[in-house]
Amino acid sequence: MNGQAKQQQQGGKKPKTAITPTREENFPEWYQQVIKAADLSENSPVRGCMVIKPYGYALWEHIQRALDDMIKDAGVQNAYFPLLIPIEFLSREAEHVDGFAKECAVVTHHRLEKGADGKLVPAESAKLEEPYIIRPTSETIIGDSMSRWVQSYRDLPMKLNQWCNIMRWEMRTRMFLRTSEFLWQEGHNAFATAKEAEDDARKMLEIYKKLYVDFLAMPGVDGIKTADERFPGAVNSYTYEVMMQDGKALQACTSHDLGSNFAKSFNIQYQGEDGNVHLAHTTSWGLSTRSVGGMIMTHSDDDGLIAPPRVAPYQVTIIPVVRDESAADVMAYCAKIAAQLKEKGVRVHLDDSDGRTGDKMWASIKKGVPLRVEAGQREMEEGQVTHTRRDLGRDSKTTCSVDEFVNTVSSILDDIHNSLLKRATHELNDRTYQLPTLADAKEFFASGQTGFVKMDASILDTPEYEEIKKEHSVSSRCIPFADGGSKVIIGKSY
RNA sequence: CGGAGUGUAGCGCAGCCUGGUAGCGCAUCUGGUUUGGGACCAGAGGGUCGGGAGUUCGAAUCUCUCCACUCCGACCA
Repeated sequence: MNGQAKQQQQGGKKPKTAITPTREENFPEWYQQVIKAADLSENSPVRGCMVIKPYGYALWEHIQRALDDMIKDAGVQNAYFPLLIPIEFLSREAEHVDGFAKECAVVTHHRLEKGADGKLVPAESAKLEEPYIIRPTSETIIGDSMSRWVQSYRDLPMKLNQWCNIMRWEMRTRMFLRTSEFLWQEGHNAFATAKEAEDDARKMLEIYKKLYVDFLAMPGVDGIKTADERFPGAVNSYTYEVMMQDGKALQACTSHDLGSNFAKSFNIQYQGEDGNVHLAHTTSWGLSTRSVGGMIMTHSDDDGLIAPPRVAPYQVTIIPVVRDESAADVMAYCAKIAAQLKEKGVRVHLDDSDGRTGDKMWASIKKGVPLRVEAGQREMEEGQVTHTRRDLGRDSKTTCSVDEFVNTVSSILDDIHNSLLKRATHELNDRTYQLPTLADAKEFFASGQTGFVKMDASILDTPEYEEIKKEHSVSSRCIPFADGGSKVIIGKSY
């Protein structure tokens, strides 16, 4: 805890901002505090694993719903595969095993017994002949199924997706951004030709980009991963890189063209129209609960979370401002407004808890509810509401009639979405630096600046670049599509 | 796995140096006064002081050891 926060605790005085420390003072600590203040998640007794609390899970559910719709529109079907994968499966693809073996949790026994000290220990007699790994990703086990499901060219394309949890034993974890266990969807598509697979990998990235822009209001850079950042076993990895408010990059999702690598390892073959047997070509693509962390670090401020309206658990919170003599009437007035908003398809939360008005306001601020509505006796007498935008703060406080509010609320929510996107886009552009030489890049990173450094892609093979990478712990984020493959973005990342 | 730090009430901390059986703020509960941007007064409940071992008449405090977490590195699709 920093000095200011300590002072706050001891003095009992409320600081100017709801979150201490501020972003400026200590960004990683600010991030943790935003999550806590918004009641999104907390650490668990299990190393590196978090508990996602109801409000945080609701955010994820809205992301899921939006993405699931888009995935299904792309002709993909949902299915489910086992959590445990035979070790042997992982080893079939050489690069894949190198990439994941060092972070696998392994299941070795199927029974516990009481040891000498009375503690439960795995029973030696129940040791598995062939251990299982807890899936770090499911290319292998889905590939195994596909090898049986794909026989003829008529079986292709085969497009499967699963929503599940996976586990990667990470050295260092951060809530949402990198946890040992996380939730995601992983899509696995199989095609007859290499061209179709490549097109598909790009198409799925487009869908992710659409989710980020249209629902999470998060701008980013889409492009190809350089060879050193590629998924183990992929021919090409595509990514959407977003920028956090501290200038660091976050790989927001990935989509991989696996070529025929996994088809070869798992025997995914089909008999073509030509009568010959051919290898299939597969893709895989995933988006995880990391998106929630990215959303927090993109939009939130020193008063806490700012939830983009289209994924916000509540889009509007109504806070009744009650006095004893009018409490019942005001509450009924608020309930009626809530019902009208609900009818318009707005996710509305009427805070009828018996807390204090000020506390309720701050709670809605810290939880990032896009629109806060206050209604008390004053409004009730005039048939009005007072509403305030979370992204603009108290300066945006407006009083209007209930009818007007109910009829314009969805466009206000759209405005909030657009202005969040605009603000983040400015930030992204302002902190993207075109630097001509590696000497410039070296100076940039040495000075402690952060952001996206865009350079000619030809620097990638130089020893000077390797040196900068090592010295300043930066990496290539992607080769942006926008520049036709001629540029590369490098920077620090989460 | 290296460096630094922290484990004491739900949360945040003090107490440890100089051993004597646990305290403060917030939160919670009760009563009252309040109420349009984080209320106030009075009272109450809540703890195997991270685990284990040792020293001692006596350990939150000293010693050893293990564990966990956080931050910075390394690592990371």
